[in-house]
Amino acid sequence: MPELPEVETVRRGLTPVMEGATVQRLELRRPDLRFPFPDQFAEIVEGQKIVSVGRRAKYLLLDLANGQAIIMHLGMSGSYRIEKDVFGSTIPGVFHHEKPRLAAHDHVTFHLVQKSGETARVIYNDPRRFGFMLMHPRAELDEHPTFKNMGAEPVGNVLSPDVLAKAMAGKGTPLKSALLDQRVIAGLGNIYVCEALWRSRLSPKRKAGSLVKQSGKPTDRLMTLEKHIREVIADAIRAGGSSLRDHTQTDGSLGYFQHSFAAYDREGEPCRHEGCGKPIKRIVQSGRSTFYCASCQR
DNA sequence: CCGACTACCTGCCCGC
DNA sequence: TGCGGGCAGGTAGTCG
Repeated sequence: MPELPEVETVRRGLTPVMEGATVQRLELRRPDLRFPFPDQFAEIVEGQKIVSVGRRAKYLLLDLANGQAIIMHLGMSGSYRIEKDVFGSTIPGVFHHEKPRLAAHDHVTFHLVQKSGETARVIYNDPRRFGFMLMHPRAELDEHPTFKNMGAEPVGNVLSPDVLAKAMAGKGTPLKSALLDQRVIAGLGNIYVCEALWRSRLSPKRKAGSLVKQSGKPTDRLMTLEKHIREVIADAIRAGGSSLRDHTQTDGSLGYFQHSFAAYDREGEPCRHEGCGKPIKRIVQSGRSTFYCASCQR
């Protein structure tokens, strides 16, 4: 589910509730998600103030006042839900008659006390449990195995045609696979790779190295691809992320980018490039679906 | 080192 | 209506 735009949307939804709040209690309903929770996880987190809610690639980062960062990944099916005690919540116990509405697969609850004194709960739900939570000192995050070899962010000033050229030079791997590789570029997933390639009219089967000149400089096609990657990510963030099936934003509403997919999940439907209209094909590359137009993507 | 493949887990959708 | 198979946004480990 969640690629960079979805994670960024979640980050923006969580920030007003979590930033500056103190974790009164961290409730873990099972010992693990995809991996075991960190040792002493609840003990270390409880009582800590959340200094900021950040993001790197598809990871959410909670900076704690004690210098630790909680690293959270949503896997394929993870989502967060906010429950806020709006009325008279400065009086503890007022809502004791209301049973917490726990749903299936609610694995983690952050019980928060905000600066205003209001209480809120942030609940992590993940049916498939491919998500995970790790902890690492904030100052050494870049050294963590997860981030050590991670590629450039497609937002901001980090990604550039030169950076992509360097990462793809000499690669015989299909362009599709290269773009999914988080060491090449961080945060792209199956949907936005398909969309960026369609916008760039580039075949997912082309060798990644074919977009780099002998000199190591990016070709014009790679410049175009870099531009479209940035644009498709920016468009999706602006739309509040896409949402397939089970993905919801923290306020429970659906993302709308899904309505504007040009290639992803459109097998058999007409290509939307001006004057094309040929059916979108679905192929499998390294075990995952690729959607593209064989007529205009070369 | 690289690239291909598999495992992890539940839910949904489709065809029979 | 029920059941089995295939598929799903991601990552990490193994194997050649």
